[in-house]
Amino acid sequence: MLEIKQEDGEARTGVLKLNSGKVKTPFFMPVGTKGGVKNLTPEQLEDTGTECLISNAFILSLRPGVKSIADHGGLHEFMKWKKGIFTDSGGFQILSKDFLIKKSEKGVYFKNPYGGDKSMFTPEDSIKIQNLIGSDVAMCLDDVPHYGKSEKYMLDTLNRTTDWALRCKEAHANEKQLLFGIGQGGIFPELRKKSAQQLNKIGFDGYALGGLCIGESKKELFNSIAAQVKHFDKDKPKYVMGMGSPDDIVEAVSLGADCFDSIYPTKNARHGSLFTKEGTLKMKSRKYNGDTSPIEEGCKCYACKNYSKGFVHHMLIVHEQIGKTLAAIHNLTFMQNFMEEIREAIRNNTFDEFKKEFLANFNVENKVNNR
RNA sequence: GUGGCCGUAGUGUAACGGUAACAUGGAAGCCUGUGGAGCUUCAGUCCCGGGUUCAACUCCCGGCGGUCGCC
Repeated sequence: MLEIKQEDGEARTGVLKLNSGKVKTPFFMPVGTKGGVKNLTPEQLEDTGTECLISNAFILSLRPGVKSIADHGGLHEFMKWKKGIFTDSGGFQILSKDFLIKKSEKGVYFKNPYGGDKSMFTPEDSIKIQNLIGSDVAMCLDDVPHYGKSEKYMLDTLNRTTDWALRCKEAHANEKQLLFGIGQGGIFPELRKKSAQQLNKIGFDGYALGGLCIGESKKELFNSIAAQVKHFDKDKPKYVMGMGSPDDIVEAVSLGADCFDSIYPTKNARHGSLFTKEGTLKMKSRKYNGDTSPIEEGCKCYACKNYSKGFVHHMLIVHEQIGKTLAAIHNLTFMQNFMEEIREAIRNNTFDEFKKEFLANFNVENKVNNR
């Protein structure tokens, strides 16, 4: 459960108590869909300052299978991660053409991309799987709409998400595990509000804002968050799913969000985009060939303490594994350090200044959805 | 020595009597509840010399280089 220790405007900092330990909020979770955060060992991940990660129960249930994980004593033991674990429900895979065949009130009819066989996946299935593999936080199965659809379509997915959320709550049977509901509503403020009110009535341990960061403009994104956050129970954690760009996170925290997850830092790392206070460095660029300075001066991560830009550049160019590993270590350390600075600014009641200074320095000129 | 085939971006390959394309490599950018190097954009090419033709990377001759076979 969430213990709020300090507030600064809408932003707040505190501690989220999970079965496997405490997590300081606001926090960022790296994504380990298949049980591992790409290119990192659990020790390396812990060294980045990560206190919680998110895996995907649905995908793990396809391979290696729930029994395999249960036989190991649960997901924590299986992947050798002692700290917090959220599990995603499979809802996001509705957006993927590789999985979805069709949706109905009952659930999702999907194709298993590993074998090609087809089956039905219900809210009850998702909760049962998450209960069995024993993550700290289970997510409800939600009906994630594509960006750009009509308000009518958004309303339908919202109602179905609420219906499924109720079924998830009824199916949930693991006392050690928290259950979060997921709000939808697309970019329509009234729908965001409606969704929040419906979920609130059911009652969850935490609330997520779903269906965001999938193509909408920044204005639409933050309007949607603002419209929904305030209608969830204030004492419960608020989780913006899929958000991982530092400039987005600092905005969302100022609107009251406590929790984030995204592939953004790790995927950018693999592709050579490394985070610094001044913005993103394209580490594969030829200009870093021969550069003996670290990725970011003053950074305490393993990559910056031991290696030069020139080395990381070269490792990425020649596709050596260590290049991706060092890049991921740096980006995740940057993220966790950034989250700590956010928490500290809230504790000091200087969050607004922190946000302004951060956004002024972090170069976002080249980003597509900047407006 | 001789006969066949072949010489097109850095590399590997297309097409065509009307000034050229694909892959890869190169350069820049993108990535938000992860499809393990994905997507977008850009740069870059007709072995040399003659001839035929309005027009030759394309057809003909010679040279040079490669490759396979034969002596």
